[in-house]
Amino acid sequence: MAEKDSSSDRGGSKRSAKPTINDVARLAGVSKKTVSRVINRSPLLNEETRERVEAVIRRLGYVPNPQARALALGRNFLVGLIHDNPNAQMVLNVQQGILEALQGTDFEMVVRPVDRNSSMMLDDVRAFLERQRLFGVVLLPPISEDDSLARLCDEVGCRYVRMGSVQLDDAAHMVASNDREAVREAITYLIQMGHRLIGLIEGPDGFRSARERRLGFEDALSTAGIGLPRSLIAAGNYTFETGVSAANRLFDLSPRPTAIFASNDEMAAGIVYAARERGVSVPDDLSVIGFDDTPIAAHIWPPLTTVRWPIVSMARSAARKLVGDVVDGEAPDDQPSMLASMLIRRGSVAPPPRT
Amino acid sequence: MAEKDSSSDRGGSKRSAKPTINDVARLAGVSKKTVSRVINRSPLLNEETRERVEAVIRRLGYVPNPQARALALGRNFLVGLIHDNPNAQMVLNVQQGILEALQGTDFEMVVRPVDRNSSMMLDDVRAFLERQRLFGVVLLPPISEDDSLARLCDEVGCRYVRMGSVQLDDAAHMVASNDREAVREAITYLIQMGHRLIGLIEGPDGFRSARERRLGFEDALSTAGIGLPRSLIAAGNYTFETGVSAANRLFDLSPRPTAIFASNDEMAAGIVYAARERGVSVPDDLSVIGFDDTPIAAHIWPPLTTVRWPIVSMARSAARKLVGDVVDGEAPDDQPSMLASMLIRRGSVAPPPRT
DNA sequence: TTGTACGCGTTATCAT
DNA sequence: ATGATAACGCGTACAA
Repeated sequence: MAEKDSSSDRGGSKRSAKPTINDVARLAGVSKKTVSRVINRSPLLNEETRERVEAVIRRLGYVPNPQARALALGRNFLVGLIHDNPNAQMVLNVQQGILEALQGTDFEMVVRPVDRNSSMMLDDVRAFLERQRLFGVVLLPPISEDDSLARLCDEVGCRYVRMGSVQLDDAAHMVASNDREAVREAITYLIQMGHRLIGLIEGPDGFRSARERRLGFEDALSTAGIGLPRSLIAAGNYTFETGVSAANRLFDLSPRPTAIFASNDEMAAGIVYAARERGVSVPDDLSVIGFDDTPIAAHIWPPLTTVRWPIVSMARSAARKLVGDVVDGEAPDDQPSMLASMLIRRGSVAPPPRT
Repeated sequence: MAEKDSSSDRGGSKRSAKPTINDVARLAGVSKKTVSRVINRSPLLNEETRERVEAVIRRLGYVPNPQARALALGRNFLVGLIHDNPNAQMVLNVQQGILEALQGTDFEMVVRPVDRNSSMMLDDVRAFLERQRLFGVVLLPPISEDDSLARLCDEVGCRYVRMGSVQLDDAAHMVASNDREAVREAITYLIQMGHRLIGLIEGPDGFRSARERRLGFEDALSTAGIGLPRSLIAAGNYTFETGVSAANRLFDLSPRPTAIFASNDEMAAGIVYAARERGVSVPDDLSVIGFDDTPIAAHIWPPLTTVRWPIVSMARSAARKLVGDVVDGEAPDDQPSMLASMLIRRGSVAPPPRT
């Protein structure tokens, strides 16, 4: 069925048949190459010729065929998003940022989830990149923290920008946030409210973001001269469920912490949920601070005080670093490589209960 | 800067230089076309030759170049997801479903948001489709409900599958859920619990899903012989905020409804939030049912009783309809066109308060 | 500053 | 059942 079919309409019906570069060249009375130069904004080109060609292009409504360009250039006009299924909202926000950056360009976004626990991960990505010949990729945490992935991109000649919670590459290849500093401020706020017994629900082992946020937490405490018993730190893995169970572990402590910081909002929502189950009132008995400012933060009761992670801006910046120099001649580091987080105060924090 | 660069490594370094169809042909002692036939599973082909060629393909690790195929075929190996920013979780679930279906195939997914309020929407999509020459697209509600969009796909020769809450195309081009029936069951459950004064928060005008869900609501009530005063129906647009304000409007009624059904979970979460603000206890004073079963439903307190919308399965099915016949010879309607929703009972429903 | 001729890797036509 | 040859539309040496 693959041999005789497809008679549909290659050459096209009546007015169909998109104009090609040849049509433009012919009507403009120049050669293909000249048209090509116009398309690719070659600097060495007579202004007059350019305008003439551009006029014809407009008149014909000509647009270069991406498939042909891809073949000739050995590179596609696609920006890839490679991620390992971190939380849903984050992936979506990143997509939004990338799409904003690609808006109005000839680039499209292709999404590629991978499995960081698979031993084939690197091979998969390599096959993907070599086959699709993407223009560039945006790497999301946690896999963005893997240096071998970045090297792989280099090897196969694919541009890349990594996103993360700490600068682990040069400005052209990295967009980071200042998680550590942001968390320090959040915890300092808690301390200023009078809290002394503050619990932490950590992110998963091996996540750089988890580490940075814990460091910020510890910084604030030690700056204030507050000790941090190991028992006040509970493990989590960024899911709602681990937030619930970690919170319950913390609730069993005596004395019980008067405030808990969770390394992300999902877990913070888990704390609030667990508190409800146990009859612990937030914020009267317990203050809670999350991280990310995903929609759920404002949609639960009480609305969560949290650190807003500028993920959309980060992604937008990352994508612009990728395509900026071809769409508007920007250098890859004209775009910021560090976006600041900020504390959003809502209803889940209050002074500690009086004893 | 576009003229003299790119000397990087076209032909490639040492072992680089991916094998092409020519290499395979030469080493197998056949012509390009024969190799091409093997790749495309042409039926008319000597079994012996096929095996010989396949052996060489495996030995070389040859994989056809998608860019070249795209140019020759006039069609890309990309499946598009066209949507108009409905809720975030939904888009993500759809992506997951599509990616599951594309897993292991040569297809990739490209995401394309559009603006249904723009007068340019159709033109934008047309330009996109004509330029990228996608293999096919999945259309999400609400724009999937727009027949002119479907016609457009036909015109430009792009396969499509529409997703929605009601069958508005033939089985090969549609994957639907049974929202109306599902809502009827949910409301019937409420009635069986003893509720008589049941409020509805509607989805936005013009959304087919909103209409179907309202019809299911009305069906259940009229079947039970319960009247539905207009005042018990509040408008919403699927956002948390409209859920809050609609709930407040319903709360002002006297007598106050003992239960409210919201056309999606976001608005249902808004009801719960508003109830908390007003000191109305859920489920003791008020029962709430949502629709979708997005993560927030299980993450707020009390956890929401809701209708689980099988969006991931729907998307998977849609994508399989698109690519099935080329990857495993399935007919487009070997995949189900109707997926059933089901009621998930959690903690937001109880018998009405006794007066 | 512009044009000629050819290559990119695959599929389609039409013969054999 | 298989092969020679011409598209597909664009970019690039290299020449002019």
